[in-house]
Amino acid sequence: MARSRQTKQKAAVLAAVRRAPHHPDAKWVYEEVSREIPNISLGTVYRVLAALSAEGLIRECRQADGPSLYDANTHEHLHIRCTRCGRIEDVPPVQLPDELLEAVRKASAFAKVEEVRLEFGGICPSCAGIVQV
Amino acid sequence: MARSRQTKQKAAVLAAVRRAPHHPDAKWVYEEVSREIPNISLGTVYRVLAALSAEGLIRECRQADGPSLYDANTHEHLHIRCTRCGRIEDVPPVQLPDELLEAVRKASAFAKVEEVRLEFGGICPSCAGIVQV
DNA sequence: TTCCATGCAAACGGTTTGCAATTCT
DNA sequence: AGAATTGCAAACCGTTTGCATGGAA
Repeated sequence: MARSRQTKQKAAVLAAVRRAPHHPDAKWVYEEVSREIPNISLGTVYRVLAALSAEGLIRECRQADGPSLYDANTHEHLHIRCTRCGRIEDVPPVQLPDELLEAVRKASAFAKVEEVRLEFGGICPSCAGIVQV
Repeated sequence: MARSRQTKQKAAVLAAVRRAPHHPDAKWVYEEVSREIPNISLGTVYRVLAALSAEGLIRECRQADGPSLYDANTHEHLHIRCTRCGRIEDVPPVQLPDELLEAVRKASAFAKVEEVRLEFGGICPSCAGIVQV
């Protein structure tokens, strides 16, 4: 059933995501890993990131605008996104009241609400400090 | 200060979005309007959709995967998305408890939580009826 | 007559993929 | 040996843009 192999690319990508100062995108990871493995390709970075996500070692945060960001924090948590620079920061999970979900289920024709996607937005400290509106 | 002009393309695009059975994407609108205005271009559809959004006549729902969907419902509301077919349906807005937002603000370094992005997922009735897991 | 809107096609950004060569196991 | 993984480059998809033409005001 085709075991996944251990390669230096995979190790380097995982290490890069883990040491990233913020949730990095594929390009950042690529540039970072390139210093170690100069001829690694972007395609490989994407494939490895997908593999690591599938194995549950990292999480992919797909964004409506801009590239996917990768998150080495595998604990349950939510995200707050800077509306200026797009940076994403972790926040602890919150529990939505059950009656709220029940209201949504009733209002829709859907039999069950299986997913709740909750994300926050604001201005991150560094954007707030540097730019004025 | 450069008024926006009235064109048949604009009228046709707005009408198409309004009569769409589900929140349509640009391609659907393009195909629909093409029956009326055979030589309309996809680029124009995108430009008109953007203009209508800016004027507040429709809303654009950017999606992390898949194309933007356009929504003729300008009342405040939320969305539930079918995890199978990607269709989006409207649900009434819900109010998150203030103390929940306050908790998020405190947990993050952000000074203010300005946006709350809340979206639900499930299996839509027609997918539920046709496919079994 | 002005200048915004259109059609066309090329470019874009992020991501995926086909293929032959490589490298784990 | 054999299969998974890599590097490379081309393709992909949704969307945007530059430019010359057309049409609303």
